[in-house]
Amino acid sequence: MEKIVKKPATIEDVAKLAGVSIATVSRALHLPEKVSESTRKKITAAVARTGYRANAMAQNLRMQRSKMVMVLANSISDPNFPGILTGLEKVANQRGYGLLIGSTEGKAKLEENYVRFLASGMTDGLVLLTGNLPISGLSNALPPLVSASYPVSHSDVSYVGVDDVNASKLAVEYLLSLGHTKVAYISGPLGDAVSELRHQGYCAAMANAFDESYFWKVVGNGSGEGGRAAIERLFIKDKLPTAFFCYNDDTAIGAISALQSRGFNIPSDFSVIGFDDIPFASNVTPGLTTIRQPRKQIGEMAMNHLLDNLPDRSIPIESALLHGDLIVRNSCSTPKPIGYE
Amino acid sequence: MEKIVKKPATIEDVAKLAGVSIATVSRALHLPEKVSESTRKKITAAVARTGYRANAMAQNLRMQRSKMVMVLANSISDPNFPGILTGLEKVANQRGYGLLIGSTEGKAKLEENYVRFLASGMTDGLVLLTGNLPISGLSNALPPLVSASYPVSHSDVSYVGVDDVNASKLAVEYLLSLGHTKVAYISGPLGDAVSELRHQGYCAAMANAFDESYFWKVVGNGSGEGGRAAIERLFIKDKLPTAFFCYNDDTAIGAISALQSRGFNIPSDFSVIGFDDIPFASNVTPGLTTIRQPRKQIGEMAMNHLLDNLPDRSIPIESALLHGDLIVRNSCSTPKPIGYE
DNA sequence: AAACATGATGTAAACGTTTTTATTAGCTAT
DNA sequence: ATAGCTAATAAAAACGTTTACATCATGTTT
Repeated sequence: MEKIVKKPATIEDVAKLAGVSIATVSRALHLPEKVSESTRKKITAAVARTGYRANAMAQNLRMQRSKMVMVLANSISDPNFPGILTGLEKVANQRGYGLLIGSTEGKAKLEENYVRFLASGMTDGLVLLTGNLPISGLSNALPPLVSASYPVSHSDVSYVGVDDVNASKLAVEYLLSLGHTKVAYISGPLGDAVSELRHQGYCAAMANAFDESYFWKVVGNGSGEGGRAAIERLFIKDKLPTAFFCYNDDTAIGAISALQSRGFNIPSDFSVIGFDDIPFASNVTPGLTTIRQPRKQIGEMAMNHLLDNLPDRSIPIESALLHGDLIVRNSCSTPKPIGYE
Repeated sequence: MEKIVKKPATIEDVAKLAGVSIATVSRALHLPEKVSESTRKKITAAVARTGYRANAMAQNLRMQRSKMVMVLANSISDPNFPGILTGLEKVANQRGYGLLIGSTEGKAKLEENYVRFLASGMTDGLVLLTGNLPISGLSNALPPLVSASYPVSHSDVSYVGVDDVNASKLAVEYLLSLGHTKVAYISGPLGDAVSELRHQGYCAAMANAFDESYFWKVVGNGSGEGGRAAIERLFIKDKLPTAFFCYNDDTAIGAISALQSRGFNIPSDFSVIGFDDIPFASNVTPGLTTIRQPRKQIGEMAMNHLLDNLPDRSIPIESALLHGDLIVRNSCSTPKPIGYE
């Protein structure tokens, strides 16, 4: 049995069949009003008969673009990634762009590969979810870019993400409104920009109610294990807070698990609030009270901002901070009356 | 302040600077042994001075390939997706390919967009995670493809995924080994091919121990809500199983939650086992006993199979069924002694 | 009736590569 | 000395488009 690989029809095949020049075919396809009714018909017929589909690579070369955008993330398994990607993907598709994804896993070598890809002109734009500009000699060859979800520090690039400070403030204010006075912040990794912002929100909320002597920070690392470890370290001291505002949901879930292991009940013994509203926040026991990141919306806005400004290859620096909603579930309650411990 | 957009250097710039023809530059870059030591040096110097990077689009057009692969999924939020994607991405990157992602959300219109993309020659290959060949007039214009994770029924395409039948058998055998005799299967959506396979595994395990009158199937829909609803429906009858083998972890988590709401303890009152080992399976209470899908490995194998066979644009039909490990956590135990209910 | 605008089409250049083919110079073998 | 071989390079074709420019009727203005 022969393997028949019939080559796809080219614009020339169509032109020949319709008895016109390739220029006319191209015009009939892109500027139909510039071509007479009769030839237009001949051409559409020829297109149908040949099954012609324009070769995207030839178009891209000629038009000096690629209709592709790369999204570079640290990890595909980041619980925020699918939601943001969904938003990015939706508008990219809508607007006729393809979405290339790259995951650096924090490794310089992998990052280098992607930078090479970017510098080769295969992408019209870049969405950075890593929080860092690629460190590379080729960084001047990068396409226009926008950062999302994790801000790029010390650098002039547009950013769209949740308003970490105000959303954190909202979370802490909620704890305060329940009557808590001893509220601790379990941070993310030291030096993490987002953790810093969320800490700022925490401080802002606390400052409205107390003086600085009430502020309380425990360091975590952004993972469930980090949350767990933070709790363990805390129990060495004799003073304990009654509520925890955690850097993210993973941390919160780890903290809850550590507290439960020690025999405490959440929320009656301790209140814990997270940040992100990852998909599983509603499936843990107790349901996690948290701040919702508008992931899909972040993705949509970032992609729109990027694509809006691609034609002139320059992205005006405009950051959008989106509101994060408080999602109340069952991991927070009023503090235990004093003396009941 | 002027906006200086200096165009990237082309091969011609390099050639001029080195005082050779563009052909020689191209050779120096790809077949260095074919070019004399002295000119090679001149050329490398010129490349460095100009910052030349080959234009990928021109290369691709000339070489009639794109060095890109598309992965088409139903939903980016599928809990199995990130793991598979991680594997796909890893080998694609390793082997110099870019990864385009597309999510159909089950909508024909979106799928059509992607098929257009594929048919335009922008991709050298396709990894199908949808379980269906795209329904489209252009389907003959699709690039070589491989399916993964969800088999494509009634069609000759290579498939790599977990061995659903045997892995399910393993799960059910584990329940039987604990002493259960009344084991029910909570299925996925009716007609779902994977659900069917997992049911087969269930039946195979049961058949070794009992006759068919012991077989027990409750229909779910693959979601947590489906698992919950299945339990509720079950409680209308007077007969109950002591253990549940669930189509997937989402279903299992829903089922557990419904049982807990009714005041039952898992695993002492009922044992529940899932399938997939999604990232949160270890974070629910009790920790979910389940079958692990080797997601990353599935992705790696699928991509390798695809890329291995791209040069001749034909994919030999070879399916790989990977072993799924039993992950024992805390959602299963021996059944309650009779009379203790 | 000459000049000119208009509309439809064709011609050819351009996008930036790779690769086939041709050209040259320097050797080797006769 | 001449034919033939080799190594190194150059020239040119090809990949499949889009688009600036040229051409040529046809109809309109003077």
